[in-house]
Amino acid sequence: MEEMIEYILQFGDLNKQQIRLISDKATEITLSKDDYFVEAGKLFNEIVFVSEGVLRIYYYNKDGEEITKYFADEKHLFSNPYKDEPLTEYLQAITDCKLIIITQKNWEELSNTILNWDSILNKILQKGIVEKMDRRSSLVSENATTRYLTFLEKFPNLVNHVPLSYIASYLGITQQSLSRIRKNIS
Amino acid sequence: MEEMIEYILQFGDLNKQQIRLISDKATEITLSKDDYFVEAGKLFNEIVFVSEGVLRIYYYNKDGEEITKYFADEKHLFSNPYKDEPLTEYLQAITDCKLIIITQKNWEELSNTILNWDSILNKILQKGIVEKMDRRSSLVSENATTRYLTFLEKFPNLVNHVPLSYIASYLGITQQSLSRIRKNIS
DNA sequence: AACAATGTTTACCATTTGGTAAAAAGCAAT
DNA sequence: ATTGCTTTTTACCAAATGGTAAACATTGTT
Repeated sequence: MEEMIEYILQFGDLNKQQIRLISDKATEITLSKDDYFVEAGKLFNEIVFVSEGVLRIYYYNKDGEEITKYFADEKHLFSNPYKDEPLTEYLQAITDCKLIIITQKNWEELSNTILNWDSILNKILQKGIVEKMDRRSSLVSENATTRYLTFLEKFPNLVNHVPLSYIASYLGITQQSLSRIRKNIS
Repeated sequence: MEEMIEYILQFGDLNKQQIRLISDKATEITLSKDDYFVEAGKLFNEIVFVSEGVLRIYYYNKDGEEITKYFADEKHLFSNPYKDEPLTEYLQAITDCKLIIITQKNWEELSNTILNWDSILNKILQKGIVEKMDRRSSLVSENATTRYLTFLEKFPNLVNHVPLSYIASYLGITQQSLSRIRKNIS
């Protein structure tokens, strides 16, 4: 929980009382490897802070292949901009995870009580989403080897913990190609 | 101006007085084809509504190539999440454009006067950025022909107005490849 | 009309990536 | 240790894309 508060404080000031309130409104849950946090078709309107572990967000393309859209690793806060539409993606723990959750309802209470809560949260979410976009952008204009090297820089702790196929689909290549690339690099 | 108001009203209610206030705080500017709206290195902290025409947002990669990151076409409202950092991208009109601008200062005044202005704006910007991300995501996992067809669907009116090279770099391929793809399609 | 400048297409071959299949390696359970 | 299951690597060839250069088309200027 402290980690989340610390993370939030980077984006705006909060006094002790406010911090306490946020802690009260947040719940900690654990997920085992391969558990789903939310599945496609369900609503997802919580705020999630990844305290430990890594989630992946993936969907199925028209050929039925799993496409990993991105990874949410530790110290990462995110939510769903389309709170009232069913998800089209799966959020799955790919390692054991500790998540801190603030429900929509509690979120609204915080919003009414803490003056700049909305502003802080918007900064965080906007930043997160822009980072994801930038990362995704760079995936389009580079070749697969460069993309993999960039991935390694961004997620140095992931490569040994997640299946090759997740990374391959994230990079937009087959796992055979990724295996070949790995070989050429070393 | 009416177009912008109409667009904003999709995301929240405003009374006549509020609409009038927004109109007062917004300025209309025109750009000729190939003019720059903002260049890399400058600050960009306005809110922009593309009333007529198309902008492209591009940057230079490590090989000095222009990479078109996305296109902002008509009826599109956007801003810069990193208001206090110099831009790394160029925003260029690729057709004659009419833009409606709200400066940072005026934006803050609106924020103080119109209660749900922040909330409305956040909805719009969040939605815009998520759309861009989704579009970009699909660019990673599909082959170049599919990507081009998707581009045609998303921007049907662009294809005849912008250089091939812009589209090619947006799709992450060379212009020769795009030319070949065009030939194969027809 | 002639010219230059720019944008687009084509051609050639090299390189990268995909698709299929098999082999090898890793892992869990017994 | 053996078995069965999953993941990763390799190999082979096909297909897609890149790189270079030239031809062709378009546009604007004089």
